[in-house]
Amino acid sequence: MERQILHIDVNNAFLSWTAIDMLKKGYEIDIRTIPAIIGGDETKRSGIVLAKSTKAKEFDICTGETIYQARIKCPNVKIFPSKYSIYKEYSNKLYELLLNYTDEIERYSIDECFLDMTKFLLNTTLMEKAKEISKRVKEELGFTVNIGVAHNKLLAKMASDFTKPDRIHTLFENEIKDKMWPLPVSELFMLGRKTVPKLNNMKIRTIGELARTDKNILISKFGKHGAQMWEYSNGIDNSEVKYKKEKPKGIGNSTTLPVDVRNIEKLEEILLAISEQVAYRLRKYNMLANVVNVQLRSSDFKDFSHQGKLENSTSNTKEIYNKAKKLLNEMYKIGMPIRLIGLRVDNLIEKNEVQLSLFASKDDKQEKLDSALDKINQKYGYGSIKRAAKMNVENFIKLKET
DNA sequence: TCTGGGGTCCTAGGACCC
DNA sequence: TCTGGGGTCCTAGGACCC
Repeated sequence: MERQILHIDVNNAFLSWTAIDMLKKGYEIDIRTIPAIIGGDETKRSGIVLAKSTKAKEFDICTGETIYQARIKCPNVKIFPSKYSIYKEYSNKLYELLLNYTDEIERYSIDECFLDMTKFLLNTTLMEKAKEISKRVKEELGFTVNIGVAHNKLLAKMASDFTKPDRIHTLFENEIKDKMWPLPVSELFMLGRKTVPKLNNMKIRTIGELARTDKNILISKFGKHGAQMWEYSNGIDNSEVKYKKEKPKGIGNSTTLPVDVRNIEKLEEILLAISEQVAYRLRKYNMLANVVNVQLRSSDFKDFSHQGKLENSTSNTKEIYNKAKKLLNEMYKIGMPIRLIGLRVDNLIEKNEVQLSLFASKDDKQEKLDSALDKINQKYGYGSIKRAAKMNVENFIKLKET
């Protein structure tokens, strides 16, 4: 049976949601109507464009580039900080509205959903449902979406990306040739900045040219990825809409430091703060981790990572930190200027999968300490401990400079 | 490049075992 | 030792997504 899939993509999500929030709070200008961006903090060396208004796009400002670049392209561009809690709130409102149409919704990201409408169409068409959703989101929530209408996820996602904003596009099998094949290969989902030049070198420039390339040649050059890109270029995708909430496979946090750090004691201090944050998140999921991974980025933007297995799965801050500290010391070469440090845990299992006997012998001091720290986090807000440690580092740096 | 932070999945090579 | 072949597990690094 043919599946009926919608892909919903919020137009300029972070910027639109910020605009609505500001209007609500009495701000007079709708920042969607002026050249505006949502950006990181340049003083913290995270000054990149996270979202742009349509007007900012007219100046050729792109997501991901530096705010510095954006300002060169448009000197009067207005810059607003990013506020995740607001995005989460609007994302949830959208999800609640969409639940009126199907309960098979995959939240692909904070601003994108896939809907499997196969069982929920009754006497109407997929297109009519798309129109109704678009209208209701605009009227009830105050922002616009693009909707892709198709028979699989890949084609729905490609369709929602066509022209923006506030548009509905179909991409059925018989439309692939006209609507998708003329596009440059860079537009195909999962073809990024490394693969596109390789394809161009093979004289493959459009999605159509990719679709007509021998699949086996692509497999010999790109392995599994080659098979996937061939299938995608031909509109083939059998993946399911994953509407059941999935447990995370790994949890990590990382931070770009306000200045390069060359002092391992300082790195350890930050790592402890990050360990606390990651372990806290792990405990909130009621999960345990078996693998710890430390990531470093040097000032010249080279990434390094070391990982190691723990003897027993844990969510204990100190156990995770001790392992992380070992990995850091293995990896860090004296004098290396570090720009970013991160920690992630992998091989997660649910806590109740572990036999109780494993806990019985355990010293519960650490668990008590963790739960005390969790309370601090709950009271003063998520990440408060990490912020304290980072402030410590900033003060340290100031002291050094004077 | 004045270049974030959170993820998932894949691959190549080494260790180890039979 | 002039050392096979297949399988599994592990690690480091990379590609891609939003």
